[in-house]
Amino acid sequence: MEDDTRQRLLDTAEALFAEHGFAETSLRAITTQARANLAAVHYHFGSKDELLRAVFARRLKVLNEERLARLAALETGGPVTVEAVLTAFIEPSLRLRRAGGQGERFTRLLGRAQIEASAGLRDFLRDQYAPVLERFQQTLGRTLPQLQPEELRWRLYFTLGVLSFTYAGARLPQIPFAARVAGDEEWLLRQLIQFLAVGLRAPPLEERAEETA
Amino acid sequence: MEDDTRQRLLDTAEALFAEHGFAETSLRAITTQARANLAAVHYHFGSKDELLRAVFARRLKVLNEERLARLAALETGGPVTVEAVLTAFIEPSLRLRRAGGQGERFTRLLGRAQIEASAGLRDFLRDQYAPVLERFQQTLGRTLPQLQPEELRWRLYFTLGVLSFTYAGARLPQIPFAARVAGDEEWLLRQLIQFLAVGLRAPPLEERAEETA
DNA sequence: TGATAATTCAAACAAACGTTTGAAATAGGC
DNA sequence: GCCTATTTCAAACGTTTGTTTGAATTATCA
Repeated sequence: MEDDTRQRLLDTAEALFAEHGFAETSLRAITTQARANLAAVHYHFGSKDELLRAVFARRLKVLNEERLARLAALETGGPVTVEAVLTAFIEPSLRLRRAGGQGERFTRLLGRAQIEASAGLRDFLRDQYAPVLERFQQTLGRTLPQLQPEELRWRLYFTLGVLSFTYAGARLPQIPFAARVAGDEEWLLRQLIQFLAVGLRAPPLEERAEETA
Repeated sequence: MEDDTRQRLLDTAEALFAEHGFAETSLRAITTQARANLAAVHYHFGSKDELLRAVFARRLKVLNEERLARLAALETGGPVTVEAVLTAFIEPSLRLRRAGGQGERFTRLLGRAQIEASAGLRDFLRDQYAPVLERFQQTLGRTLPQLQPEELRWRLYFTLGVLSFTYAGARLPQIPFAARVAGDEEWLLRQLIQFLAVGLRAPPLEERAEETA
């Protein structure tokens, strides 16, 4: 039992933030469930905001490093397909879900954050995401040279929308979400790739390509 | 100036909820900006939760009715294309943005709600959305008979993910969102349709591997 | 105009919030 | 063993929250 309290606080905060949102989760709820004292949050992290940032930092660092590593490995080989780039981006995060309860909770939180993040957290997430997105955009631009940069950016935007929505686990009447996805990430990954790859590869709208058939 | 206070409260709540989220917006912030008394919310609506539901109900009713009307009009004609179905679903909401400030704020709130809605609001939204989604799913299923129902449901799920993300106006480093989209809904609509239609039409995946326990 | 209903208002409520404090308990090095 | 630094703890802090109250004001209509 050395630094155990810190880890328990991170795990519990991750779970509760993902489930109920940041503002709706009180420090008392976190410390109670983590079997820690209320003041422990301020002792170990300084404030509620910094606790949230710590939750993100802990996982985003390894997640984005793995994404960049996969992309780099990809580019040492021959020509790069859209599917391969998508897989390099998606699979590391999807594997977090497969890994079990804690990782899945984080992906839920991550999906939520893309939409409901406050101004302060947004800057933090932007700093974490910017280099990764930029690299993927470069690589995709080379694979899809027929797209204007702005058009490519928007399709990348739609792609992240699908991922955020799916990770957040947004409930829709038609889809018994948890039942379907739990334990079947392989199938979900293939569905995601199939849907997104053809979207990214769709003929450009802008008036530059009239010879495509 | 009879029912004016009620309308001002709805408008202001819509704007603030969309901008900062439900929990982060206090009734005092709403009533101050709406130039109303704090108790006016409880007089006109009963509680903060019911105020939020009233904000949704006011617009969702006409929005979903228009969607269903367009879909019905579509089916009186000949064979239905994926693009036409998507347009019937998207354009009514996108026109809300074009209509001006208030409508655009609502679409932001709507996009947010799909992800961060609490259990109570989720039931409310499900009741509002269920019949519409079911109808669109039926029509799309007839247009895309090669898809298994489950596969179609998931592609519809991805589609709503793109829309929610875009409506919420999720900020990404690469995209100066407000600058591009404001006043250019026509272009955004075409980009959305282009991206989503090919995704929905993508060839189905082969039979998936056996279940995992 | 006068009675009645609808609406607004200032003030207060208890509860929950994030944060701070200072003392008690524990751990590690010598 | 003692000394020191780290960690935990109960208690309280001042705000802010949604909600309630009862009187004052305004509108409605015979």
